[in-house]
Amino acid sequence: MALAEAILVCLTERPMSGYDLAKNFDASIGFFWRASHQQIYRELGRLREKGYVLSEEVSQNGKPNRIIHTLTPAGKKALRDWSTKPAKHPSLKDDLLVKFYALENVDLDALKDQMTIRIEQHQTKLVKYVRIKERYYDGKDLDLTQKGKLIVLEQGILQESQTIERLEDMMVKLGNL
Amino acid sequence: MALAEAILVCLTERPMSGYDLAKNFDASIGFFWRASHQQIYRELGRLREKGYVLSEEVSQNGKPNRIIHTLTPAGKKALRDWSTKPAKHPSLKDDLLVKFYALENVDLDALKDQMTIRIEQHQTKLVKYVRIKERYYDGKDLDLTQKGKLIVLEQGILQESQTIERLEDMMVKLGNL
DNA sequence: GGTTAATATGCAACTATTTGCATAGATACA
DNA sequence: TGTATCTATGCAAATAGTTGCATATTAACC
Repeated sequence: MALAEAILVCLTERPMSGYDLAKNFDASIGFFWRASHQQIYRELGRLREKGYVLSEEVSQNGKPNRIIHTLTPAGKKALRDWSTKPAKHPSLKDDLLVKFYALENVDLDALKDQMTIRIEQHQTKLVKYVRIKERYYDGKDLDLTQKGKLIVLEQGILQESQTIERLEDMMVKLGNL
Repeated sequence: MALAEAILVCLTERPMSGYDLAKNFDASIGFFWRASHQQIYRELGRLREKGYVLSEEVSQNGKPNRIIHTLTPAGKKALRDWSTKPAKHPSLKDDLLVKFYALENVDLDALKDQMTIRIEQHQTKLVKYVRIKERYYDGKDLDLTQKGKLIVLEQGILQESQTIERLEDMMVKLGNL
């Protein structure tokens, strides 16, 4: 499982609370690894038990206490070990494409609506990625870690625009049936 | 869940055994919905209980008996109902991209090897898709269902070649760090 | 003669993910 | 004054997916 590792990767940047991690999983790293806060809190418990993170409670006035998780040397080692193991190919599961496989048994108008929504979702993502690139990476001096993130960000931008093009092409074909 | 629906979609083509379905999930529909035979047999049991498929045992000499599953009218209706419901955006989970997010804590040579393997996997897929297109779709008269499959197949071919290009670009960037 | 692959089905255990619920103070808005 | 949102954590149940095992016959290959 790589949820554990995705969390460790986040913590290489800085110590964080579960809440911070959940927000990260909605933003940066969440672009290719999504996880709910419930999953993250549970996984943090496991990582603590293994000694990969150190968890310390910090009191705040007014707000509930935060528990800040710090990557330990053992955690860093686990991360490097994991990085050498073969990556699984991502499991594709797409409802929308399955629906194309039985066009005669499907509601075509509903399918078109779903395609429109899907295109909009990718456009939203694309805009988000471009903004992040402009704000945090363009014209800056970058260290190794930042360069890695930029590589992924740029591939994400390309991927999203290409996906939008393909989906629009499918829409046209669906309209011409 | 759409495993159930993916099975129903397969059965719109023709009645099949669990074994046939498992093979289909390794080939055509499996390009965007993967499932193991264990999962399929379990799901078939549920579909039978719901009355969405009719299961009949057929004896064969020599080989073990097959159980042929046929889509019922209720199953067909369930499929159409499902088709009108919003499609979820596919959940992205990619180890390989996560590894780029902590380049300083990762084994770079191992990462390059994994990139190479990933590129080869996509090339294999691309070749498979192109062959299927040539063999079963090029220059043929197609009905509505076949046209739907062709649309997905063509988008798959484009997707794979674009993915290969993006991965190769990432490899170059990784080499120039 | 022995090994491997293909055909054909399925249970059981484990791991992962999703969904619903629960708590509780602070702040902002209408 | 009520509603909504943000901060911050987590349990429990249900659903989904993976991995390991189990059985049994045929056919091809070395």
